[in-house]
Amino acid sequence: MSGYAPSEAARRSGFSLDTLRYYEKIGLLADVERTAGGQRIFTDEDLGWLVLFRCLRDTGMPIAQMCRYAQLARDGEHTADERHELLRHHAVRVEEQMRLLQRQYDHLREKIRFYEQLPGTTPGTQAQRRPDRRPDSASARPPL
Amino acid sequence: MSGYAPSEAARRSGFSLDTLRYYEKIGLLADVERTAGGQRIFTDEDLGWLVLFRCLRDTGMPIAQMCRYAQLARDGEHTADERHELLRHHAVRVEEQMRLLQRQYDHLREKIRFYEQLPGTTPGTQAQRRPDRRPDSASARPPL
DNA sequence: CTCCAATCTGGAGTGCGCTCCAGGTCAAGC
DNA sequence: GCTTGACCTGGAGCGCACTCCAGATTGGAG
Repeated sequence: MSGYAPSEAARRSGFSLDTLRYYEKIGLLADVERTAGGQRIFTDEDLGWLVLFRCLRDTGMPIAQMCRYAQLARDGEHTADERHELLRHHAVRVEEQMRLLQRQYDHLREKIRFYEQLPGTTPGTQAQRRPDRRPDSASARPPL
Repeated sequence: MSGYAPSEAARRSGFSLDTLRYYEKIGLLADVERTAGGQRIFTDEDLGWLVLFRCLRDTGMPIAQMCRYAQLARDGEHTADERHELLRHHAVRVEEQMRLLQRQYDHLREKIRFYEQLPGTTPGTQAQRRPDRRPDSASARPPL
């Protein structure tokens, strides 16, 4: 139901066992339950946090900032505004990141197009191979 | 015209002086010209490479792979196929990266919406503040 | 009860991509 | 010629986010 062994939590969250322990050690994940013998038991709530952490990590939030968010959440409902602000600020960064990625992706495709339009060697034997400038005309002077 | 001092190359490429030196040291940038006294002179061609490196770095290509690409380009025109393949493969990674980023961005917006729909404290004095579960209902159980 | 895979701890180590430093050299302006 | 700011080198150091390790413990299956 709502108690997962470390290996199960790792499987479900996609984080490694070591990373789960690490997240607890630095206080990102707090108050993880234990058996009498000291072994961790992850709840659905913990899993919920891990899903959030995955979202934030995948979008490039530094761990220190996630810690801050988690601490605020633990501090109670009166920090909702600050948490909201933190997420909104992060979203702006992510939007910039997406725009940059798209721009550079377009750039990359442009370069790939250059290779495609080239008289490739792939289709059978090749004609005359003209001696090229040293570093590669494709890279030194990209088309456009 | 086509000879830039290190500081100028740094300014134009957006890389730091140290990074330019580092890129040369590891062989990413090769055959950079020098004055009689040993100071670097970057050409337009070098700048072209730097623009490419920026594109590849921004899209997450590891430096080792960029080195490989640069070496292939230096090896001559007969490596065009391999370079093409390398870029195409990288583009696939980038597409995955973009999809993931979009997915997690949507997730993030979802979470922000949660805060927006909340009876915020911002608009003037707040009504009853019901005691919340410890970790924050917004994070522990995200809406959706 | 026995076994063994899973888990525990504290702390050291890793990989990446720079970044900084000391101690010297170069070169353009006055 | 002198000053001064930009530049040089080799090498050490850094920040991040893990990842690995040794040696001990736990706990479910048979």
